[in-house]
Amino acid sequence: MSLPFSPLSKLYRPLPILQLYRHYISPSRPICVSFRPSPHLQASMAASQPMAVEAPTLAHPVDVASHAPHVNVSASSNGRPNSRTNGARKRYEESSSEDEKPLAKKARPVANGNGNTARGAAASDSDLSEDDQPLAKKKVNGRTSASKEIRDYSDDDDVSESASESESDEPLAKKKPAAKPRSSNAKAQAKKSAATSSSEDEKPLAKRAKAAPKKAVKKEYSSSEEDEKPLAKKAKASSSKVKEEKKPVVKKEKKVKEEEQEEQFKWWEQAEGDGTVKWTTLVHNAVLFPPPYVPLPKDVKMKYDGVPLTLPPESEEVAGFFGAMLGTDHVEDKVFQANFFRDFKAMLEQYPPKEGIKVTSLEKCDFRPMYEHFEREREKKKAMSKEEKKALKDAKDELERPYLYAEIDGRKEKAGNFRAEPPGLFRGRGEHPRKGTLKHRLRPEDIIINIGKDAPIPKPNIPGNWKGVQHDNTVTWLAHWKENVNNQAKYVFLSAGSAWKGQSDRAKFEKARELINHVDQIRKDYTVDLKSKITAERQRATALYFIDRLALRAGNEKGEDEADTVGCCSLRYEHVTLEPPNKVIFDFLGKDSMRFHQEVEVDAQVFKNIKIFKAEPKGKGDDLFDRLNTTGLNKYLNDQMKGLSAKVFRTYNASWTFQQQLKNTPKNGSVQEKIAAYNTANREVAILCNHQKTVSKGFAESFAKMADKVRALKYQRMKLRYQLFTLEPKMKKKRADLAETESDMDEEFMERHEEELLEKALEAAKKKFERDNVKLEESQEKKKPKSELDDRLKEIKAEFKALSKERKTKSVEPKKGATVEKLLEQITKMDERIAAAKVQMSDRDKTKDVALGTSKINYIDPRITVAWAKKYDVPLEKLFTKALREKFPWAEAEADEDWVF
DNA sequence: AGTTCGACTTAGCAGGCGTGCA
DNA sequence: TGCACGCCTGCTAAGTCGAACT
Repeated sequence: MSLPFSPLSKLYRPLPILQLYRHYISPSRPICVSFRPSPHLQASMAASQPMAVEAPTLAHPVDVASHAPHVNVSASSNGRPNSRTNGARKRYEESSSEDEKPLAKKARPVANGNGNTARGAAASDSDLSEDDQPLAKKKVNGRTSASKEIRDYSDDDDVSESASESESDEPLAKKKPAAKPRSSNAKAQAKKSAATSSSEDEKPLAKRAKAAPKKAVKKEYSSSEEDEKPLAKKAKASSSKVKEEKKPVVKKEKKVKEEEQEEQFKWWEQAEGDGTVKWTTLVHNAVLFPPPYVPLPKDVKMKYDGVPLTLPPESEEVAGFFGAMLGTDHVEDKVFQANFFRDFKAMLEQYPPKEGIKVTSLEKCDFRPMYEHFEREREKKKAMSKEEKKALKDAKDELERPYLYAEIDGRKEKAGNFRAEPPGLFRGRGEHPRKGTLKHRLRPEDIIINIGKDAPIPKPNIPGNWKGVQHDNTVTWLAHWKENVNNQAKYVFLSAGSAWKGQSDRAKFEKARELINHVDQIRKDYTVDLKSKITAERQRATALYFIDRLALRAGNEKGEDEADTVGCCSLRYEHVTLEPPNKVIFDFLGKDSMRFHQEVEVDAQVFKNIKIFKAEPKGKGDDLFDRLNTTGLNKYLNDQMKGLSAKVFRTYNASWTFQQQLKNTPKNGSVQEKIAAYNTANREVAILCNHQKTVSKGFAESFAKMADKVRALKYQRMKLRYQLFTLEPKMKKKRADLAETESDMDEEFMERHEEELLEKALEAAKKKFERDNVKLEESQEKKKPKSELDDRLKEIKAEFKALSKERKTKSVEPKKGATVEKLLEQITKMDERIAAAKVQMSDRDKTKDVALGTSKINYIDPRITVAWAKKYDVPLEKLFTKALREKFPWAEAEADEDWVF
């Protein structure tokens, strides 16, 4: 939408980032009806956009094989298991080249239709007999031909034909038909029909009533039995037992402290249950609904074709959602616009403007009056006095208080996301086909709550009745609903610090630690399987190699109605490129549409395999691992080790890498230096897991500022050198190293710098003069005459003139008392400052697009941090935020300084 | 066996807030 | 003392994975 003259085009003027419109603007305003969207709103979605795949820009080759997390994590930063392309990353955003590059996915069905016969016929068996030959026309005709298409590798390394052989080489049964229209069609259809069957709402509990209670009852029995012989199982978990025995000493002191603060439930000291029954009593207030929509003041109206529209609250609210987003990228996004406008029009259909104007073009919509209103409101809010702000916050706290905690088996536990999600426009990430779609306002009738049988059923804070009330004690959620945009389930759970979350978190890390004992065998196995004659095995081994070495995610299949992102099993032909002799270039969009772009050197066999998996007749849009899916992979892993799945490798490798990296901590360093080492280790892990963040807006500027600071230091150093040489010309030869000019000290910078210094000096002198006079006045003395200041300013200017002269003559009059020794010392100090500033700079640069938090929260066993903190005597609060400490109390209790992952 | 569902973990974004610096 | 800036937190989207359903 680029109509330079349309009202909407005004939106595109750069606008300050705005705070998202919140729905709490004024709780005291009158209540207004909440709307219920018409069913047809949910209907058809705009066709998904084709997507362009950026051409890979490669950087930083990495030898994965030798730096894989488990192989060695060397002390040097080169030892990172992998490294990322600098700058090139970023979530994939709509690209203008879109049209030229058809959506891979989309292309598939077409390729499918055509490709079937063509490929099948073209690829004769004799085509393939070499190692580098492809698997024969795999998955060509989908199911029917599948078993016939299978080819085995007839000897260790080489692929050759033996079509008749191998029952065992069945492809994954289903094997998406050829270039696959994907199962998602069916899925989408099913979803659609489900959505249209409105009766769903009316008989909400039918299913649940059947399933849940039964489960619950069963579980309840087993739980009571469990209680009687609680330790039977425990005994098996010997390791944890040993730990428990050791502990009491350490704990006693701690206990006192903790109990003072608040009686905390120390679940990690309790016997473990069997994990199926989660609670016996459960009391809570479910969700807090946001206040109803408050119509805008009468004079705030969006315009259509220049005419102000008087909208009913229902449609005004939707207009406001868009209006509040002016200035963001979303507003300029075509898909976002289309989805929004479709839903907005539908809303207008039902709640038309008073003026009777038919809204047919988004370009004619001008939401700026709304935007400006929100801006004003925001300013007002900001300008409120402390008391007003506090009053507002108190009111909010009061409102939320009943929802903050749940009571579980008599214990108080903090609830997590108890606020019902307010309505708004769906902000899907990357190229999500539904971004911009209206997310409806939730009513009690949308929400199912899960609560104890004897617990009072909470009353919603807005009129209405819960969609359902169930008592399933095998699950941990308090409330749940389906959102309308993607028809996905949303849950209210307890907070991260709760026993439930803590227990499963700990179990996760224990599982990852268990992998330590199996990983050697697993690696051996997959290394052998890389040469397997059975394609499926070879693919599985290769995939596992990537999951293990590159920390790729499993990569489930995705539907057409989601952003096109992939993980290991769903990698497609175009996502990996081979560069002989042994380099593989990955370039794809992973979770959250974050780009994964790496060049890695792989084992020769892996390289060979990829070549085979990519061979004709495969092409763009085809699965790289056509005989593999996550279910199969995880089944295999589970056979290797109970409870093992692909994601465990990420946890294991992250924690393991972290622990290895921490060995670089300087034993005698300052706390700061130690923390720096800690953060470096953290960063390595974040890079391993490809955790990214957008570079902050002001980064370029602030980085340039830093660079200037470094240069200013160099400038000072230069002056010191000149003094030195003026004082003792012999030094020029003696210390030839000091005769060299500082790097990036060009004339232009120096001039600018000197001017800035002058400016500052003048300013400072003026201020000082004023201050002095104020003081004099206070003490009732005579003020200094203005002429004194003028003299001073002249003096300063003269001094600064000398600067440029000094620069040109490269000679500086030594300061009073200067000696060669003193100057040399000063220069050394300056060198240190420069070096430190440079380190800081490169650090900032390296970290600008790496998100450290995610790995800390989810992947790094917190006990590693606790142990490290104890060992190196670093206060834990410097490593963990309050929230993290609340999340990991068990780690603090459990890990002493000798603890190892 | 394939597909969908359910429950739970993992993820980046954006706004608020505290802090360090000029 | 004000203000930029970076960190923290809340929010909710987007994954994983096993079980249930068809």
